Amino acid sequence: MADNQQVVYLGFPGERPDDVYKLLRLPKDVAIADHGVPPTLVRAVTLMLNKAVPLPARDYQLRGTDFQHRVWAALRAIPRGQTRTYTDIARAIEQPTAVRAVAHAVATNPLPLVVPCHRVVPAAGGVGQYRGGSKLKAFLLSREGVNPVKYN
DNA sequence: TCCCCCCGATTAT
DNA sequence: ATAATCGGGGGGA
Repeated sequence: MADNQQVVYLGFPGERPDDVYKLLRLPKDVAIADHGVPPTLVRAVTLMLNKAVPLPARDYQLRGTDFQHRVWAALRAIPRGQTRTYTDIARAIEQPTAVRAVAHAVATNPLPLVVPCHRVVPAAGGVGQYRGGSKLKAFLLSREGVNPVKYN
């Protein structure tokens, strides 16, 4: 069981265990261990964060509802360095009026950067909000070469 | 620009 | 079963 562990969640600085339980819908009787993560996984994640090396599919698992999976799949189709609006994503999953629900699904993405939720921006301009802070979202976008994002 | 109301999925009560 | 929430959007004042 130790040789095939998968990443299920990537948090942001300052996040609390409560947040993790909510986002993953974990039963309260499930314990979270902060140790014992295989070094190979740590290395793979580090490579992704620092060098934009994609995390191998076998190294992570997305947990969520059908709707969330559809939204997240649409996010993963966004090429590095590009952005889409929440409306774009809604259209992509063929539920053009579910913009608000899309935003909610994007907001609950358990694997930021693996699933590039930072590439979804408001149609009105700006970077929009981000679990890790708008500032971080702006940084991630600029790191990908996305042009000077306006206000926010 | 600001305000207000709508939107759909999910969670809370 | 109903209310509240949420990383948005569009129209009107």
